[in-house]
Amino acid sequence: MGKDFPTREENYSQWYNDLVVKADLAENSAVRGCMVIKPYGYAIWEKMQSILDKMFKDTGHSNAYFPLFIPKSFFTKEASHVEGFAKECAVVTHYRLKNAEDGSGIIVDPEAKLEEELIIRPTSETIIWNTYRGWIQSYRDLPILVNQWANVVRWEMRTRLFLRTAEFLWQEGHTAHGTDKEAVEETLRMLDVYADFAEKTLAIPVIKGVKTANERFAGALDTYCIEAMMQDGKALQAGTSHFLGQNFAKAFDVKFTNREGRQDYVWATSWGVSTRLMGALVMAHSDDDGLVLPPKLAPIQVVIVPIYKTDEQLAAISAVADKIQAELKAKGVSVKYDDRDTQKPGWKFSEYEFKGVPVRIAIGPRDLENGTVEVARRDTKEKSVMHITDLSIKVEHLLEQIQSNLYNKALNFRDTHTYKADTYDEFKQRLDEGGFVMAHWDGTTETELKIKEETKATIRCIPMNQKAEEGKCVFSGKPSTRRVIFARAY
RNA sequence: CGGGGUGUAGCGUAGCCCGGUAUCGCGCCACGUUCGGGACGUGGAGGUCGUAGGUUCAAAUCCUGCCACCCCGACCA
Repeated sequence: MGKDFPTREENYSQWYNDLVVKADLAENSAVRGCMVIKPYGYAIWEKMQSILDKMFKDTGHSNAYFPLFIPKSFFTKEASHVEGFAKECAVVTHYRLKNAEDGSGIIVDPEAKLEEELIIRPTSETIIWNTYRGWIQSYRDLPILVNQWANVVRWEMRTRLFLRTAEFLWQEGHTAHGTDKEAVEETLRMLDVYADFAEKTLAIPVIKGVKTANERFAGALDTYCIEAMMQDGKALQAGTSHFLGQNFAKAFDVKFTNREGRQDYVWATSWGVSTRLMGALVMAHSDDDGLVLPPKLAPIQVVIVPIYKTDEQLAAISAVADKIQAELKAKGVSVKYDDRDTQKPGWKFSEYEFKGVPVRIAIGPRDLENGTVEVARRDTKEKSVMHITDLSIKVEHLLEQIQSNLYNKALNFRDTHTYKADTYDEFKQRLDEGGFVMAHWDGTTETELKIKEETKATIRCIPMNQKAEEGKCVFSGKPSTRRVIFARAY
């Protein structure tokens, strides 16, 4: 493991893929485009889930669950929504198999055709808004703040582990409100939750912004997003929050009586992040020696490796290791003491390094004599000898340092790969180098599409919290009032 | 779905042009020596050569169909 592993320089895309497979995060399954998430990878996803879930609940949301199947007629009620997803839907048409009469095996029973086809959800707005119709009569029933953790299916042409798979896991929040103001506030609140999660937990800096009309979610009035930069300079959309206006309420006839006694359509939002965040995590921090995990998401935060020749030595080392382990666990640190005698220390060092364990503690006979341990951190590869007095406090601080170091490193990378471009030549050159290019844009979809066609770059977002600036569109030369972010994206 | 390529042990491969006992490395198993950065030696196990058919005394190798996967385009969290 770890041998014959390409560097990022050699082949970034293969580096990513090999890393995901060799670090035991996930592998391709027998089903085209669908992955198996392995225990180590799933443990990271579970940590993401539990942290996000708490953030959702702290902002007033509750979890619920809606069906995997959506009747075709529901799906087609919101015109732009269908148009956006139609090309990638898996459809259930039959409900029974039978033995072929010629004995050739099991076939779909043609007698068992469904009256109405069922779409396997690519997202749940339609089934949920059809349900909400029955839940909402009065302003007293609002808001509805619901989230669901689920799997969805989008029949993608080309897939990549975590970044784009035909089936993926995600959460989708679907909220209903009495006013547009309240719905917009909710949309922005959840965008902040995502940004906060990305920066504090994933240690990935993100840019909050709004999508252009062309990049907007099918059925939304506005799509807000957080955009992150990967180590090859490409952009990755890490989360989206949509203001859906009254589109779905109108499509599913969800009305309520407001305080003034008048009927009105309900205002909606939806927001989601997916297992794609796993891909972002890998691509943002890892290096040519394997995975690098931020401590807040590492399934194992500290690994203890004994170095010994005899059983007596192992026993003495284990006594020290057990004490250290107990102290760390008392502080909520997840520790693994790897005293397997089937692998050698050097092998274990490489193994845990490859799997991104933030801190490694090695204890050998020398340490026993001196009352020390060797502490190695994964992010910088630095090793130091520490006295075991107050070791758990030192390690706790070290984990915090690693978490913030990863964030700062990623932030520095993004800043040094973000450029302003004022001419089209400069613009194209910067894109080829990789990174975000801040440029003026005339605001038309036409220009956006032409730039995409010529450069493969898209407008990642129109950043929020950015001051207005007069300028000329980098493509058309027409006047513009602010810069937007262009990049090639995943 | 267009254009190109590849299927040989768990993984990576040689052999194919020019038909005749299937190669090597990693991994795996056993034993011994090792153990502070992926140890070494000796022995061993593991194969319907993607699949179905054809040509032939004989097919991994030649021919045809099918299937799967990879790369390049259009689509995307």
